Amino acid sequence: MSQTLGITADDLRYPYLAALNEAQREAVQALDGPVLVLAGAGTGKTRVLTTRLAHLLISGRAAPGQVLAVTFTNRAAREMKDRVAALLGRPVEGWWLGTFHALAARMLREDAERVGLKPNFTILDTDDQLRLVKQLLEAEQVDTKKWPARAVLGAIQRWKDRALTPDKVSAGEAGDLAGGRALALYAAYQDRLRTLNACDFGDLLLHSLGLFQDHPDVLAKAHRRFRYILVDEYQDTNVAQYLWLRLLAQAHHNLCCVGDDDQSIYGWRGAEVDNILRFEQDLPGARVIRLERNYRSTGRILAAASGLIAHNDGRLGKTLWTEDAEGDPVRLRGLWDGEAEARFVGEEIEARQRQGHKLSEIAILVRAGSQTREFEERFITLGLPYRVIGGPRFYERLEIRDALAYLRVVHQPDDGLAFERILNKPKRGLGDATLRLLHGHARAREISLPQAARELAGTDELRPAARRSLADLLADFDRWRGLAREMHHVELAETVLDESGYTAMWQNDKTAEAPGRLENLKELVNAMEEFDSLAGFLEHVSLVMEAIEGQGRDQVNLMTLHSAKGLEFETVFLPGWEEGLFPHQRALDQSGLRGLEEERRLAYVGLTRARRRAIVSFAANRRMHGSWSVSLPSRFIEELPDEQVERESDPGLYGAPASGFGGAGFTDWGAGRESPGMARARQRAGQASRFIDVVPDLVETRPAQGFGSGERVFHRKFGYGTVRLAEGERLTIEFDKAGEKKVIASFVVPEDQAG
DNA sequence: ACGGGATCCCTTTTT
DNA sequence: GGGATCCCGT
Repeated sequence: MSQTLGITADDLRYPYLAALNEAQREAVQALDGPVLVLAGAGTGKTRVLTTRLAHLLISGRAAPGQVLAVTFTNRAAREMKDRVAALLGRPVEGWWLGTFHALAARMLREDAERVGLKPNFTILDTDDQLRLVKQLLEAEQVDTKKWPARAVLGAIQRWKDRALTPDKVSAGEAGDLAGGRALALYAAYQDRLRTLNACDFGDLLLHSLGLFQDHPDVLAKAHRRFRYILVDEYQDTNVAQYLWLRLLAQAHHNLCCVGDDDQSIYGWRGAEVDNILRFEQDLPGARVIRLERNYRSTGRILAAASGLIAHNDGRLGKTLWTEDAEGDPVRLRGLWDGEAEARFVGEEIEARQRQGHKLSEIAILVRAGSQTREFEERFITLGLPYRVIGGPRFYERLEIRDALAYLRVVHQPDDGLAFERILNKPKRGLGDATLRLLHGHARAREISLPQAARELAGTDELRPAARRSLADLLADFDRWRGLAREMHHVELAETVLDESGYTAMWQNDKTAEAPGRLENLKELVNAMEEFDSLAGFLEHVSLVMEAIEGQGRDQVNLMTLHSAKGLEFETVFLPGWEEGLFPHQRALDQSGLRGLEEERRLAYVGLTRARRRAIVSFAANRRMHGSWSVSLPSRFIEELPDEQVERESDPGLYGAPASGFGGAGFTDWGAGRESPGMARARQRAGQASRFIDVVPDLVETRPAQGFGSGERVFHRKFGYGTVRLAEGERLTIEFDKAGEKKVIASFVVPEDQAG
């Protein structure tokens, strides 16, 4: 037992323990029985997790193969792997560390037959799932206008999240979704998956769970195998994952879950905060360890975040503290509209940059992905390097999906969805009519689509041209499958893409994006080098839909609040804190108070990403879906403790420094009414969508020409700069980026008119 | 079979 | 404003 009293035997044997604080050390050393580690933001959660893993191995408690370590994302899994390897001074072989889905898939492949799958089953992506649901909706004659496939698939996924197979969903549960056919559709969907020899992501868990429940020998095997279970981000687990963990842990109870109820932001995709809230009741004798010392943020950022999250009920409760300096207050800035907000953020970033701060230590965290655009446009104008995290991913590009579909059909001949995808790519004269015929046949005979194609290719139900074309394609696949046995998979992929005419299709495409697509295809083939078989590669792709990131450059980070979880930055901008946008109206409409609390946790996550500086902003007017709307400051702004906030809004806006409007609390803006000037302007304009153009008091006007020394200006090519010398029309300007240049006055505009 | 205008709807996202 | 989808015309 190591305590604060002095050096103990453990300190000598396990030097890495000395680097931990008391709570962290306790969390690392409590190896036996159920343990819940409540790890507040920035309290060294990853360090605890990795040290605990290393400790299990170093102390000889467990061999690598006896440890099951579960994460949600591949990123987290990789980080854990790397950091444990660093602690041990060597990589760890043979253990079970990965995402829920990857681990479940691995277990499932061992015993796939027991749930009616072949071991080479395909893992479907969202695209496939959606297409499948669409087909079923059409077959069931459901009005897809009223019940879009998205919604039905969503319901199915939520059921799977709760470990409800079709037979376990109560009739009332389905309601009138899909015209009351939702349950039948769910059952049909599962049938189709089985015919396809495929799983969706939910199935990986669900089948694995079913395996444990229905086959005691499989569960016993797992119990023999895993002695210690470790779970990261426990607050994000859904019911199926909870049950899965509980079954796995029931033999030895060595289950350690790490999480933070205040950072639960994935309720909308099935996460069950209750899992973490109920941990103590569910696992008798559970130990709860709180990590409350924060090593990341300044005192005031922490105080602001804590004050905000205190407005939530139903928390386990933690009191974060820090020995760090108080730091600067959280800045709060109100701006006229979204453009002004982007301009403000751009200026602030440039100011930081001039002080020598790294751009990569700055992040802009938005509520919705679409908000990034305004900032991107501004940054492009400024020539400010940025990257958007969480954008479109490599394996989601259509050419990559197409190429993968070819490989999938080679690998798994029953993969009807992949087959359908490439049936007429490149064009082979096998269009909708042919496809419909194939589908009809497949459904009637309850066989896979490629199987149906095989049968129909030998009959005269198809036009001779289509029949020839189809027969050729099937013969090609047979030949490729033959090649697959002897040929290296990289070479095979090249052959398939070549012989199928797929590469040629893009080579003949004269549009601008074709060369890029060909590049991507090359990259895909290159990526295959790292795997030792086609099967291994396909498994990797379906489980790790990862972006190929342009890392290492000094760029501003632009991302959603959701994708910021787990990251930290020196400076964090939090724009768009407006009612309706954040908290998002849909979250409120859909989930009421629960939704509001989740949005508040999102705000908490946002604030706690900041180490030194957090800047919250909101706009009084915002263009949403094309039309202008007046917006109110987010209620979260009001909930920030006054003492931790510095209000510096533009004149006339909520939160502006005292000048007739009052410094704190809602002005008539905040109460939802315009200022008198605003009302007049609106009347003059006659409609809400125009008033922005006619409010002269808030838009500074300038003489059209005549620049003076010291004035800030903007130049299309050189960006921002300061006038050093003005000789009539000839200006000498010190540009922030481009250095000193001589420029004619008509080429520059005053800084505040830029953009 | 295929391409182009009209129309619709619009979080968050990983696996 | 914009992208995805759908229907219709060729």
